[in-house]
Amino acid sequence: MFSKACKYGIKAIIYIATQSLEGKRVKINDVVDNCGSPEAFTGKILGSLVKYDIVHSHTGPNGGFQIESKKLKRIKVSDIVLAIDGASVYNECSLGFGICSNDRPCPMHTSFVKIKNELRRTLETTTIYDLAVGCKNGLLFLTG
Amino acid sequence: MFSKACKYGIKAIIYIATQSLEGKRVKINDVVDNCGSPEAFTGKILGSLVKYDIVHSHTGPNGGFQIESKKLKRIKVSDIVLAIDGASVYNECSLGFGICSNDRPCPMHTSFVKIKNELRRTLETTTIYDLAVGCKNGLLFLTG
DNA sequence: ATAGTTTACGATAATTTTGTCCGGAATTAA
DNA sequence: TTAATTCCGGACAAAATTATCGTAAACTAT
Repeated sequence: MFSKACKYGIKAIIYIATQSLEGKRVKINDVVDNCGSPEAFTGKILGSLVKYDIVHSHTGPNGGFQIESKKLKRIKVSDIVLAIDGASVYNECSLGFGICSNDRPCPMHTSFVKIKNELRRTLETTTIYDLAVGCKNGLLFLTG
Repeated sequence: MFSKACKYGIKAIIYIATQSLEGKRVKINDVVDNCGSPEAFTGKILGSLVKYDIVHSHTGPNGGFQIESKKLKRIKVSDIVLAIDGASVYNECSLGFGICSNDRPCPMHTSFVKIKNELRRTLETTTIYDLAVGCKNGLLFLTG
């Protein structure tokens, strides 16, 4: 479904968000300790999410990653997926054809339109804020 | 969603099925010509689908691949996916955690249970026969 | 038997994805 | 200014996936 890079990215952002709720910046090693992800690789991924303006970074002592509190409710899971994996989850034909549409459907097209729309709707309506609050309340877990 | 290997496998089986409807065996080069897939790789994949008893193969002149007509309505897309990609599409946590359940859900768990169930239902109820007939009738397309 | 056809299979190669390492740049604080 | 901290970015390495090739094995028909 998602690449590993994307999964690491989502987890990292959710963890950073839980800390941003309390106004705290977090360092990369703190992030990966709490998500079970490889440090250097996660750093790269966060780097690209910084460029996509999803998260802020600061170098130096007391530096780290942080998400503006106003943004927490605006960032959707779909934003992260789009930044890392692109739109392929939604757009790409499930059998890999370049041309596949209602007019010229591949054998699986009709079935997958439905599933992909549901997936898109889910990703586009789930905010980082929702997930972070869930984690803080102990209802959702970032490790396993 | 699916690996390339799995996509090639599904396409190949559908094409073989369209020919099996008419009692014809098909050779590997015929398969890939009609699916746009790489020959040697597709051959490997079909080899493993033979072991999973999804398709039959015959060496020698007039050999090739064929699916028993009674089986056409019994083989589901899920059988092919299971044989090649395994159950990960349904089972695996979307964020990659080993432990992720209703009791201890990852942040995305609840959303994805729904989507994965829908996906499973779709794959388990779509038969190769349905897709092959659709292709024969010119309603569904195996290239693009 | 023999020649021709076709899949099976192991070795190998190319590509993509995942992951590491390290020096440099930015920042802070003393 | 200096030293410590932290992210950044490029080179590199490992692993997984995708893909090719050549030979062997199975089969058919003559």
